Amino acid sequence: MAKCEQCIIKQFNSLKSLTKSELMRISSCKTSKIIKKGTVIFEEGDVLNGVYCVKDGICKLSKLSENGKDQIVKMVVKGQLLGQRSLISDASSNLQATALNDMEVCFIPKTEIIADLQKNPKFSFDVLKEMANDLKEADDVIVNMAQKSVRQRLAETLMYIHDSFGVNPDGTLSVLLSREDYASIVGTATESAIRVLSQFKKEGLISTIGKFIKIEDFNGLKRVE
Amino acid sequence: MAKCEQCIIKQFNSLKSLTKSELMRISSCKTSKIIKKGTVIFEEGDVLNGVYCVKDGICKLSKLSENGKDQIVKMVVKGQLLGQRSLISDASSNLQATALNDMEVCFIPKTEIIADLQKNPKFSFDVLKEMANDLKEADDVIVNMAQKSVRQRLAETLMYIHDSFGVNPDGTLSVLLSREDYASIVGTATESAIRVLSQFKKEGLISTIGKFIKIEDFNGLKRVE
DNA sequence: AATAAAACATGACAGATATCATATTTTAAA
DNA sequence: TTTAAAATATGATATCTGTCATGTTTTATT
Repeated sequence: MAKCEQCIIKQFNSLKSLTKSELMRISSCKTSKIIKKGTVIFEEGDVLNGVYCVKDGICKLSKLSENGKDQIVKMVVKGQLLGQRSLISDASSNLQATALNDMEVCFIPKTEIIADLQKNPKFSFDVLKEMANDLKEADDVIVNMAQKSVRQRLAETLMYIHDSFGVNPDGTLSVLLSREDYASIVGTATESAIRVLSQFKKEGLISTIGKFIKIEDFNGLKRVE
Repeated sequence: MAKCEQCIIKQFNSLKSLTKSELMRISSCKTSKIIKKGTVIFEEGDVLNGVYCVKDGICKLSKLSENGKDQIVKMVVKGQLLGQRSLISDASSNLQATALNDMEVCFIPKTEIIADLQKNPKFSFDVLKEMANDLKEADDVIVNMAQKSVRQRLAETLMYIHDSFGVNPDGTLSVLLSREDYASIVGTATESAIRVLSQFKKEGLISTIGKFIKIEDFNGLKRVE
């Protein structure tokens, strides 16, 4: 089994601030898991007793609205930690995590890492930084949701995915989402998301290769109103 | 000048986790300020070199959208800290803070408190907790913005203000906001906010005493669709 | 390969909300 | 007090978006 100390993934998240001995201890009690596309990793209300370090794949964090629709709040990709809040609070999760493609994750029990959060100030400061950044991003999402049209939000979502999660060799977005997922990110009806994406295609802003989306006119997307 | 060690306000925020000596040091370099209603405390892009401990009053944290409208992201009241993120990151503020009524605050320079964040794990864990909670609240706001009607959002805003910030002796909401502010919280046009509030009044869900709003039918507001 | 199921697509229509216009009322300033 | 400015209010209208209906295409399963 791979060792945390040598794992490249840890460079991308706050685990990098742990000392070698801390990493070794964690390594010895972590569990590697393969999670199949579509699997619910944890649900709203679940009490998490640890964090997941995402080695590969991507998942969505969503919350069920009272109207029965799912709202995607954030996406977590390779390199990031999933379920950070469980380290800080004993409260149950307010979000559901679902794998968007096949994932490889390491689960680190809370009991093993919580002490490091208390003792290693570099580590806790790092977690603090990530959380502050999440909060900043959440503020932006709030403003977008409140002030922009579905068309604008969808355009921005495409650009966000492009910039944050990268593209395949052929230029298509590496993250493959259903129209329903797009609707669920943007906070609109699935039909509306489909309509807008069709429109973008007609306007030459995007193209599709199979199920993949390729941004053809980045500046055009920026100018969408 | 009042001393931090004896200040009751600190009980309500993470400063309570500082030791007596830490508090005494901070106390000696803090600055008390009176901020008049309407004053912009800091703007988007400003680099904050400290945090404000709110001793009295309330302010709004807002962000300017590209369409020129302000979106209120959060409100900060007596007891809370303002500008926490400046302690964690050197980046400029992504939000603007504006006093909604006359405020009394203490400004604590970053230089004085940053060391405590690194050395006192209880304190940093406490800041972490507050930030985790802010993040959770932000998630809820995102879902509400994305999935609920203006009517529902406004009803929830009224209940939120009632529950979080309390009422005056006559039962009216203690926080006095303009219709424009309500619109800016809910993310709608000022006219729409006015219309919905008028409607709530007609329906007997709320009443007004002068400029103050009183919730008359809490369950009715809950049931708003 | 045949079939069922899921995902995608598009039209028609209704309802919600923004915008613009115009009063009215309240607050602030001279 | 008078006047100007800001906040509140309401109507008319256009636009955006959701919902329902229906059809097509793609994917999965037997």
